[in-house]
Amino acid sequence: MSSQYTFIGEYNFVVDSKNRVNIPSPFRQQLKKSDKNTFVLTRGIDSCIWVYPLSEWKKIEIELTQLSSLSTTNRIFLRNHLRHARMASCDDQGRVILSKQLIKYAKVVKDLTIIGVLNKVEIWDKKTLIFSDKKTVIDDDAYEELSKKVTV
Amino acid sequence: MSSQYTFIGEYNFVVDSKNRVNIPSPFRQQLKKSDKNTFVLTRGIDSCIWVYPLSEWKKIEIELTQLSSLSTTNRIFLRNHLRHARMASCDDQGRVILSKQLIKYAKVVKDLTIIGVLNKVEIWDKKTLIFSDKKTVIDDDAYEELSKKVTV
DNA sequence: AGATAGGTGGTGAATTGTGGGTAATTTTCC
DNA sequence: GGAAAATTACCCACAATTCACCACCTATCT
Repeated sequence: MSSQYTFIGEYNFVVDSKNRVNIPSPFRQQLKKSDKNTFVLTRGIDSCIWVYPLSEWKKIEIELTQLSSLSTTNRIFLRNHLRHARMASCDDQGRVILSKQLIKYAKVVKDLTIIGVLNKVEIWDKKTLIFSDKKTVIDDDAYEELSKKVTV
Repeated sequence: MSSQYTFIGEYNFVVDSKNRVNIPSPFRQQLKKSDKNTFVLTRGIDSCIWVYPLSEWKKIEIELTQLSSLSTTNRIFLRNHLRHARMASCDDQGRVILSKQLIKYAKVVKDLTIIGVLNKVEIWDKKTLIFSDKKTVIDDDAYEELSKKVTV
């Protein structure tokens, strides 16, 4: 299944005193009507914020609704996965508001780096990303493993 | 079948001296006319309160009636799920009243954490949830498997 | 220069969460 | 059955937050 979005590139923005962040204009322009000018923001796996267009998030939801709440693992998973998510509509200037929880999680101070990752967008605190870049070394074996799945 | 509700996110509220709890505004706004401003509250499987929009509850009722009463599990599940269920309409401020039984069951004191879980809402006593988070042992493999499935 | 688009800062109005009061209703108890 | 007590429903009030705009600055292109 391929996404219809092509979020690529890196942008530097700031979060203002009201926790507003601009979504890069090239990303916003890709929104469809079904996105209703809205994104869903949630915790990324690394200390960043993942941003999905609404219609893209709906795909995830469809997967999630398959999970029966009778299973304990499912319940915990759903709870943890969803509790950090939040819908956010863009204002006239194309900004969304970050919740306090997400700001705390991603250690957001002021300067951000926003990265397009195909069907989703990552919002990083600038320093955290630099630190993460330095720390993260992908070893050769992992690359080897990846090469089997992706032909770059 | 996917739900038409998208209850996501986490909110901190308090229950007042009259056992009233506010339903987070983003959740209330999703109610349809057929919900008649009403939720159905019942025991969750964990020590929390499950809150369904009326129309969503009706769907569950239909599913439940299809469960055969010949199975012991089914009978117990049905009983536990139905006997504590209760309809509650929102007042003008968007609050519902918690019954004493539910308050006792969920060990509600004052500070609550309310979590949206797609088609239902969970009301937790704040401390109970934190405790539950710490205590809960999860099957890492199963969890990992779920994550893969929904991390698009 | 002017026009346009994109990013940032600010403001007033509207919404929201919480508390309280009072009348109606239900429950309890004698 | 009827009085007393508790519970519920329906209001109003208010502070804090949020939302929908407006304004401005900057860079780019014509």
